Amino acid sequence: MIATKPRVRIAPSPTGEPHVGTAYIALFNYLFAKKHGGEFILRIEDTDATRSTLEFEQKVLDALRWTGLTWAEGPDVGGPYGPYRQSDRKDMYQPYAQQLLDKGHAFRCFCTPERLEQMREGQRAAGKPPKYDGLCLSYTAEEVTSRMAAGEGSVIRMKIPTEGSCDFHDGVYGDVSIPWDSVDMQVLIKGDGMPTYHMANVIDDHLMKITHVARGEEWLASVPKHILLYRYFEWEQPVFMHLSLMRNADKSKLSKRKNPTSISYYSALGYLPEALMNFLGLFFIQIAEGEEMLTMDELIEKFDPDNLSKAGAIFDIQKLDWLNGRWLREKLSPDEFVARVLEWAMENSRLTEGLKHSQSRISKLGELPNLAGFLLSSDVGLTPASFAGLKTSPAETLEILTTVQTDLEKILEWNVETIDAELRAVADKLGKKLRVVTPPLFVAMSGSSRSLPLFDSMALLGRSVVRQRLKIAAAVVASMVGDGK
RNA sequence: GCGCCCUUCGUCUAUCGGUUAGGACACCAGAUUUUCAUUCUGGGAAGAGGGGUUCGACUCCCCUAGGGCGUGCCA
Repeated sequence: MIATKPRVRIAPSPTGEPHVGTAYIALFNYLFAKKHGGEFILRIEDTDATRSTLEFEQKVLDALRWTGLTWAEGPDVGGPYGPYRQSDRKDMYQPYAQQLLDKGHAFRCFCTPERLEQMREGQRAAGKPPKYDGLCLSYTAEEVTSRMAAGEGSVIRMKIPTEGSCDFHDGVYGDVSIPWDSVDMQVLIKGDGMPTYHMANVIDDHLMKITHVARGEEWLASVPKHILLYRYFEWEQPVFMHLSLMRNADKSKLSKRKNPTSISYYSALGYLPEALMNFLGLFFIQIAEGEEMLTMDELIEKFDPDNLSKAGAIFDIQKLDWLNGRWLREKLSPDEFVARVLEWAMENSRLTEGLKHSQSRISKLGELPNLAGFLLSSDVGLTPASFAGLKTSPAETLEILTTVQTDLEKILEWNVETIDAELRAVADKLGKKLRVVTPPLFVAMSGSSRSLPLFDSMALLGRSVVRQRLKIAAAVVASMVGDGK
């Protein structure tokens, strides 16, 4: 047990769909807090103004709520250390940056992105590690002032020791030693005045009295920068715990290109949050033999953060399916089951909206399952035969599907209008009429050429399900091209 | 390239110097079941390679190989 009550956090960044990796880290923090009677809080890390959106923030919040994890403090519920959204804290970081500047721990850098890119390119070509070359380190105070007065843009970078190494203890990895010369002079305050993750994260964790920082392994190499900041500020540093990343089947970091990674995908397909949490929790519990179906309370009880695997585990959907099936049939009463099914079908109003779109297209209600069932189906059963009736050749169909696949990723806000606009843009780009581009998409989404309005259907299905169906469709059609059919 | 890290069945893992290397998912076979699913029983399936240390290594050390992450005015 830990002497003082720990305070831990999940700090997602709203730059995309809520990721199962976020749920995985959130669950660890939640279990850690509950195990030790501590506090679990939520902070939104939206310092990337160009990629963060309110839509994604809402989705992240919704998804985390869906998991059943509850936070004591956060942008939605408030708390004594707010605001809990970093963009709302923007002004709080300036004095700390100034302090670093004053103490000589940081410096203004006027290098343009173009110069930096050139510099790194040169370093790479010379077989050297890309690293800031320290050009702006040598400016005198007068030079800095005059450059700033002249309106030159600048960022603030932190200074890094040139010798020795940063030795620290990680709660999962044990003793780690990283040489300082492999650490770059990290930008702390960006040109737009926003702090970078490294800066905001350290300041906020300190201000919010976070005692344990548990996050993905991808951050391990950044720990020296963070530790250095704690030292510069003369603050006590939290305990770091880096969790191994979940992997794709090929062992690379779980990514949406290779796997459905969105929490909303799993809820849309009808996984129970209890089962997903159970599945993720198994990575934090060492079960030699015995029951693997565990409730949240049982997960908390068996949680063992001192004995974690450092090797990344492959996200095994088959095991998730097995667990979810057991939850469905063993943990729910028949009445509860029915209630959960209804709740699931109504998620984001997809059933009611689907029915409304069906009204004008049927002569008997019994046609509804075939017509609108694809909105709920976890698998629309695409085969080469599904695409055989199209007027476009397999090669053309494939081109349409893959173009739509990549271009749809560019949409910032996901709704009927933006989908409409993007698909029209794709048609233009391919030099085809919209009515040529859409038929393959009808099939990809619904498994049939007769279905509900495409744009509405895609909006209802959601980005993650659409992405997965396009991927499956592209694979099926690619096999047709390969066969020369 | 450089830095850090990882390596037991296909997958998730147990083992913390002495085990017929155990369990679970998946797979295969059989039984139960009006069908199917469930359930039950059984089966195949693993210590990356090479050196040490030791009476004895999956377990400790070194090297090699393979893999991952990082190397951004992204988080």
